[in-house]
Amino acid sequence: MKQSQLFGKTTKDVSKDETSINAQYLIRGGFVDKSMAGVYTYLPLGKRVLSKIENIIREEMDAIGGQEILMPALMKKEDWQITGRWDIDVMMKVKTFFDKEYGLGWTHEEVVTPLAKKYAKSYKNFPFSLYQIQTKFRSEKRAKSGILRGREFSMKDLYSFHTNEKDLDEFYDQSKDAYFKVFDRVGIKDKTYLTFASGGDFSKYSHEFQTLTSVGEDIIYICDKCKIAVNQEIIEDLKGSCPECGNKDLKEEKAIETGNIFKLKTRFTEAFNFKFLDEKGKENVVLMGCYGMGPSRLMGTIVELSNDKNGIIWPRSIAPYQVHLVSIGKDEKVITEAEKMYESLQKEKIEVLYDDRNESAGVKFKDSDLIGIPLRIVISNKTLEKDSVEIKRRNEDGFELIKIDKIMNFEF
RNA sequence: CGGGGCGUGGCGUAACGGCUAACGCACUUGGUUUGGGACCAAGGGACUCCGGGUUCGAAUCCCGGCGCCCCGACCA
Repeated sequence: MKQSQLFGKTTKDVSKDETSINAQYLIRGGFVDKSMAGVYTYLPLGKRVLSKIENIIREEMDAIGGQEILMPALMKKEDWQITGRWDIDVMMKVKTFFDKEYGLGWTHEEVVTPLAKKYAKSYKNFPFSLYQIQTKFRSEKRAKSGILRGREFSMKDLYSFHTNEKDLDEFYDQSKDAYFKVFDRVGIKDKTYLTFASGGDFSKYSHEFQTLTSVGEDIIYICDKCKIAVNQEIIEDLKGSCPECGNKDLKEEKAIETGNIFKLKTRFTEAFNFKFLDEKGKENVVLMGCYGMGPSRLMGTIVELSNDKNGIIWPRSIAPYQVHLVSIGKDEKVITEAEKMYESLQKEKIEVLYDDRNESAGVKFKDSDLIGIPLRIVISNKTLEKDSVEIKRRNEDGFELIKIDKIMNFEF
């Protein structure tokens, strides 16, 4: 992509109201545009990052047998009434001209349960799991911290269906591993803890995935021995000790919830009377689990964790482009070499953003740091004197010169 | 939803109740520049959030609404 053609632009100034790092850098870098409080447009750069995160999640959900579907965002009022969740404050409701009401999905048990019931009648159909990556709507009383807590946001929600508890437990554990694989691949595994949290109406505990960050909204207590944590909301119930080893020497930290898994058991299957026939032809209630993770919140969290005073430092796996090719000056020789390299990189299927703009070196470097692509290649008169280009990694200080005719041998 | 702060070109800000609402960035045109947010010149762009009120006169004061940010509460 040529940067001169890229929709969206970087900016030096952003409202002083926006105090969170992710809001500052994502807006300044031209990744997102705020439409209203808690509602954002993802511009081309931001959309690329979001899609990459979604694809990583997709791969890991597929790997544990999840099958991707896409459910509606507009949902039947009657189904919400069946589960008693129609009048809940986070629900956004829409009304037609003729006063017919619908709910906007803030979770999808009310769609997925009747759906699963329609297609799975026999024990032979179980277990199975369905997921989607979709926009969720929540009437947050207070949207905050850029894309970390919005009223409309991207969410992966997976639902699993089982004939017995052992099977549910096994899948539940697999999902934990899958979640950590995602956190590993997007570069925040070291800061993410499996966290015991309240189970709501459904079970004793649920598990959250809490990622340490100062903008976090949760307080968690970490057990360094077990590498797990406890959410503040249940620390009293546990008398301040680790639920695994009983250790009382827990470390208090601020964190943000980047995932949540839940054994719903029969909470929704009972409401929708979802039963299966077992080997003996006897009816049993289906057991269910749900597993959520927000790609847009992950994106914001990663920015919060991976930046410096000049801008974002994207991990390779989710960077909008792998290489930022920057030409300095408008000497014909420089332009020609830069164009040539742009074409070669594209031919090699290396994702490259080419800053072909007629801007000063300073502007280009500042923008490059702000956008945060992992690898920068600079071509200028200075480098061409040595038949070279300069290569610099965003997360390192130094740079190296590489001969132009060797560049395609470089490990990108 | 409670508390606090704030609404002025796209963005950041300025303007005592009183001239044609000013400046910087961004944008357009021409020229000079090009290794860390360059320079010169000439331009375009505003019902000062909305509605009402006070006043000879309101961006400025008062009332109401809406919006935005922060803190708190809430958050399967």
